[in-house]
Amino acid sequence: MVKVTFPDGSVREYAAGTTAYQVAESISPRLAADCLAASVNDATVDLSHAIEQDCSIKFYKWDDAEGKHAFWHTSSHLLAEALEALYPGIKFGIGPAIEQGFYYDVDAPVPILESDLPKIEAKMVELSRNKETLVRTEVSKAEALKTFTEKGDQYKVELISALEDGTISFYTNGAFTDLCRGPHIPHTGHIKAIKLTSVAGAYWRGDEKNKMLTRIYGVSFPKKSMLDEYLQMLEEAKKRDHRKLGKELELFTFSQRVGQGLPLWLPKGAELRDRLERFLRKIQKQHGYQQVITPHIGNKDLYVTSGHYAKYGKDSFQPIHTPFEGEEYLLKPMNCPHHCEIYRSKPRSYKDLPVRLAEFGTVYRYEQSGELHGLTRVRSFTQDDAHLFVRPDQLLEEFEKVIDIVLYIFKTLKFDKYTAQISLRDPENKEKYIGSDENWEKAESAIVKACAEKGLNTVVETGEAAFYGPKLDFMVKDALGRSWQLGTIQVDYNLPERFDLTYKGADDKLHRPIMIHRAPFGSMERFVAVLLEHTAGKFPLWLAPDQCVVLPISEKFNDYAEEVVAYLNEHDVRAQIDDRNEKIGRKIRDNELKRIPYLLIVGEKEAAERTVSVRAQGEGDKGSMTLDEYCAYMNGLVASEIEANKIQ
RNA sequence: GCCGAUGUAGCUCAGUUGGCCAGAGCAGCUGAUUUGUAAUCAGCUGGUCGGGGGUUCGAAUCCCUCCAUCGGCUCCA
Repeated sequence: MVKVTFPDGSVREYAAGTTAYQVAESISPRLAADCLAASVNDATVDLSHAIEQDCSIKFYKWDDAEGKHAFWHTSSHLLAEALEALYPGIKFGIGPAIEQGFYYDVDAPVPILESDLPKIEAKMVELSRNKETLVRTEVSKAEALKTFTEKGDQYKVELISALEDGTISFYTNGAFTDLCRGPHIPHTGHIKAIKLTSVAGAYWRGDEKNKMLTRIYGVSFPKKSMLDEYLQMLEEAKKRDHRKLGKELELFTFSQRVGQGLPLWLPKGAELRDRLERFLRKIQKQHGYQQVITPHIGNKDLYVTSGHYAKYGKDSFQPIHTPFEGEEYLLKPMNCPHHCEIYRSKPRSYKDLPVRLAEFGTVYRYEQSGELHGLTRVRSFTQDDAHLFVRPDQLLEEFEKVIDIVLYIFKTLKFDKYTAQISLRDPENKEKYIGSDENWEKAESAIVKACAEKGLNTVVETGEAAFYGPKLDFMVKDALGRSWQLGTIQVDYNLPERFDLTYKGADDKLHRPIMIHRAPFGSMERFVAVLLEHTAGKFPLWLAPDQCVVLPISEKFNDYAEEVVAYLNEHDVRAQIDDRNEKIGRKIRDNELKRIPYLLIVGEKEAAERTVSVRAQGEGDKGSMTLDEYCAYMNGLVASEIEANKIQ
């Protein structure tokens, strides 16, 4: 007999060899029917897993991440089974579960197009009706290699070659057998609703030197209604795509003639951006930052010194030639080297530090054409950049103060679902980075410590560091669930060495400052994009380009409406007039669609009483107010939006 | 850059198997209307059908090529 401990602490005894499924069944038939996978001593396993020793057990259902994962993983095997049935001779790469669904990479004898997806989907549904059991078999490496060599599946052979003997397992559903670690759900009958979403190219093993396979993406659910909900959610998300909203709200545009990835900011977009810049500039001033301005080009030697040229030169830097032979400049791809030179412009004392240099610096990077994406990935963008030059004893405190600024911005703009990612270097690939081991260790531990002291919930990613130092990145998701990096804070011991930056210490000796690179927004472009999707274009009052629009009932009241607009603008309320010859219903509709926060309707009654009839976006009529009342109301709202979360 | 799809008026989209001067709604302009909380009516303007090349008696429609956009991959200082 073996003792099995449940999450609630209770213990039951079973005969050795009892499966996880039978354990579930012993508790309730309902649980057995609903559960998809289990964990035994914290390792996720199939429900067919036989329990041989005392252990703790948990059951995973659809609502658990582990349950969904197993469900989608099995779905990818079902996809593979369908593909093999439809395309004999097809070869398989990998087919994992992902955050929202699953995919399988295949090398098909004939191209698989988007128009083929319904056919494949139908086959999957047909096969799922057979409720095929997922059968696990442990195999030796030799056996595994033999199976897939005979099948002619070179990708699987390659994968198996890298595995250790004794750890290899196969899973079979119907006529399809796959190399797979598992776990899987008990049978394919659970998969009731399937949608293959897209087909795309993907390099084998993610390396662009390798062959490009066809990746088929899909998502599946245990109930049809869940799929409908999911598709509905996708539709909603599309409505708040920043590219669509940017066009509708006239914030920015692109021109083929100007060039790809080069955004043109329209008047309203420029105003929005300017307001964000002023907001951050004010916070930075409070935190002792000094604003600087540097040119948009720099001598090539500057970037050779910084190391950027060696790292990125051939892919992205194109020299600008002057009339003089051999003289080369580059469009500025980052601001740090310029700021280093500002630091060097005079001798620094330990008493001067920290020196905090800030600039809304526009930079240019030749991103590969296929990477460009709305405002989130462009070739010219403005970083809300700053470089802090600090003494070693100031590093931690300064780093934490930068975290404060980032969190203050997120709080003010109500980004409550962000993740903080600590990006460290990959110890296996040290040649990708510059600088000494000692400095890297110091920099990495400073970030880890600062996050711990600030109580940040972080994930650690190795191999994601910048080439000159580790970073702390703040990520938020867009409307379609794609993750974007916004704020970034980086610790750098390397540029100070490369630029020979020094300060005179109290001991009268020269010391090296440490640099902190930071951009709380990341870039103005990306931040505006994410903000647009986050708010669906309904900006907080303090940011909205137009806070209100005055709507005269008819042309007879245009004069009064003009007066109101002038009065509001004088009292710090941004107002416009809609004096088109249209009915009031029409004006309300159009301005609601433009996400104007407040509409002020004025007619005979208001003109006589010197009032406005206030209508809040999405809320309808709020009754009438005098002009003074309305101004006080608006100014109060704005103050509460920005001041409420004020940091020290 | 790579794989795949797409490209018709400022915007959103129709255009049957290649066949007369290429269509609609919205926007814009003109006129009528003077309006009370999400679309007033009428008329008009506007497109070398992404660019170039080819096949054909004839191309928005078929082929090639370049450009751009979209979904991914790779990349992201």
